[in-house]
Amino acid sequence: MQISDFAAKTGFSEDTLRYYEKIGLLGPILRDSAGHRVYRETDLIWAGFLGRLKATGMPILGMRAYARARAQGDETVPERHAQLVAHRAGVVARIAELQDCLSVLDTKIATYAAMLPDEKGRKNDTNDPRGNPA
Amino acid sequence: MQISDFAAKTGFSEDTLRYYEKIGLLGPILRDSAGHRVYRETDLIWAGFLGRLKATGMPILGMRAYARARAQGDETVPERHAQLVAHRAGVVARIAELQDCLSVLDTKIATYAAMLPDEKGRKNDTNDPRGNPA
DNA sequence: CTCGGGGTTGGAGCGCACTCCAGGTCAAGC
DNA sequence: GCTTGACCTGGAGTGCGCTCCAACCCCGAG
Repeated sequence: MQISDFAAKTGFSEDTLRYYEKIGLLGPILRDSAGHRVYRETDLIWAGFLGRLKATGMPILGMRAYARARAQGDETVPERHAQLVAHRAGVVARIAELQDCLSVLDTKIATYAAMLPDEKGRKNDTNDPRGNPA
Repeated sequence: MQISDFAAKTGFSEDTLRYYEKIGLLGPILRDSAGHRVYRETDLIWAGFLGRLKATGMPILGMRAYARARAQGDETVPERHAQLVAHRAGVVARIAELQDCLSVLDTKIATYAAMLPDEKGRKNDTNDPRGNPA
């Protein structure tokens, strides 16, 4: 699989993929005779997991640490386990924070909804939105 | 209240408070005879809400739009309502994404836990962690 | 009257995570 | 044989959100 396909499948841009490889998050990636990158299924799986780490807010330094440990083999399983457990706690805290904020948001939205001129309690009557209320 | 107190209460740094004022997120803030900022309770409330918007990932441009609308008074209530509703949807989606990632993380953690050398199934026996298994 | 400890400003600098670009190589199709 | 287009490299540039800084001001204590 060439880089364009891999980019399409992972959602990372080609530039980002090359950047990730350069900083040691991805790879080493195989090359064909022309020096072009050749991605495999296993790269796809790893990139997918990286995407999860990224989506949960792990900074690149953290991902690098994880990737480096992973490259060292099974001896680093305890280390990686600990890192993921710590990261998991952060994610749980983040979810809690967001839920907390969500309730604040909902309160505010309800306040505004109550202040809106007239569009409450009107579920049907969708025709003629600017219509005369009578 | 002077800026140092306000910074302590809001969790924003003094630099950030001045920056937010400069870009129109905060203020106008009263000044005393020496030109020093004087913050009020209402500023505290607004800053708290801004903190929620920030915590939920609203970019500064979004917060500016909201702040600008807010400064225009009640005519912009529909606009602000719509903005918050849209933002709320983003937050809900983000929470869902995080929860999704969390389950991936949990699977991985479980896999690693099963690979750990010997520290599973040992809830008691916390003394002598390096002890002889016999 | 001096000193110190707050505060003020405008503007430069920073860290992160990309993103873009110039200039080059290679393989296939016409 | 030439063009086209996807890829390569190293390095510069970008956008966001601060963060830091120099130079200055003002007030109160000693």
